[in-house]
Amino acid sequence: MIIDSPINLDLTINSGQTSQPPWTLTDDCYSNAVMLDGKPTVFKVKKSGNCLDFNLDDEKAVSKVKYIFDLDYDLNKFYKYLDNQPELSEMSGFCKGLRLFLAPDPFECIISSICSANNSIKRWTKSVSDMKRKWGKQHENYCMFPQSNVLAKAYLDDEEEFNSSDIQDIASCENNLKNCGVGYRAPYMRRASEMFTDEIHLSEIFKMSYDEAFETMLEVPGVGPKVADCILLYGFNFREAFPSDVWIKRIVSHLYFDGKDISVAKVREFGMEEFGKNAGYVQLYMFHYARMSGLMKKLKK
DNA sequence: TCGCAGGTAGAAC
DNA sequence: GTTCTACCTGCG
Repeated sequence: MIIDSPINLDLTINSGQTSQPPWTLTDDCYSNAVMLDGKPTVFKVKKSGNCLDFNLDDEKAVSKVKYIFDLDYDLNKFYKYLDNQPELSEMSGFCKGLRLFLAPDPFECIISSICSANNSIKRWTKSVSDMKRKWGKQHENYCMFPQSNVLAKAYLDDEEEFNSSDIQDIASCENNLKNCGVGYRAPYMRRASEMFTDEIHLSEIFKMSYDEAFETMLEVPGVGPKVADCILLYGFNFREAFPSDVWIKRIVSHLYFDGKDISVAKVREFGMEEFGKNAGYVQLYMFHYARMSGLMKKLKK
């Protein structure tokens, strides 16, 4: 099935959005297993001129792939919006075809986002991939992300695993969260998994208002304002979220406040107020614009 | 070898 | 209410 929608797949998939690790690249084709009607299904996408070539035809699969890559979003309209504002007008040129990379599995996004806090893109993607290998069901060459009830039962570290199993040598313990390189986030992740197993239903979050969903997410251990906004944007498609970290703070401060130091909390409020429903996209574009234009290096000094 | 980077939790102001 | 510090890991 050819989907007529411009997208830069390489940029979108590798842009470090905390929905999930990048898909598998084979030749010029990106693939992953996605749950469809409760069954793992292999999705394959590749660029075909100005369109996207997708391996499946059935309506539900097409609708899902459109959701994941946000293909129904009108990028040209967004570029007009950017171009009309002096602070943002350079951005579209640096990020042509960049789209939201939304989570097929919101729970994976929650854990990925907790993992990403105070961490690098490279490290959290490796941790999430490790978790999939250790606890996820395998489908062909792919591993699904484990369900919350499975992760809720995972051991925290070597010691806990050693004491609770019949492994003879503590050095050979590897089925535990810390073994995935998540560090002190391990207990947050396990507690969060418990909460999403028997306290909070993912489907409820989708029905909430942004404010209600934000407050709900803050109840989850390891989730502060930045992580909550990443979860809401990439996991639940709340496009008014404006995830604000130190980089967004530096960029916003440079573009709008003459370089003056402002708190991350204020940056978040500013972004939501200023950009409304475009906030999520503006945040995504700001980050990559700063990266690619050299602004980031300048702001680091 | 060690200093550094990066959000959150919990404590202190 | 805002500000400070410890947390874990991989990188330079």
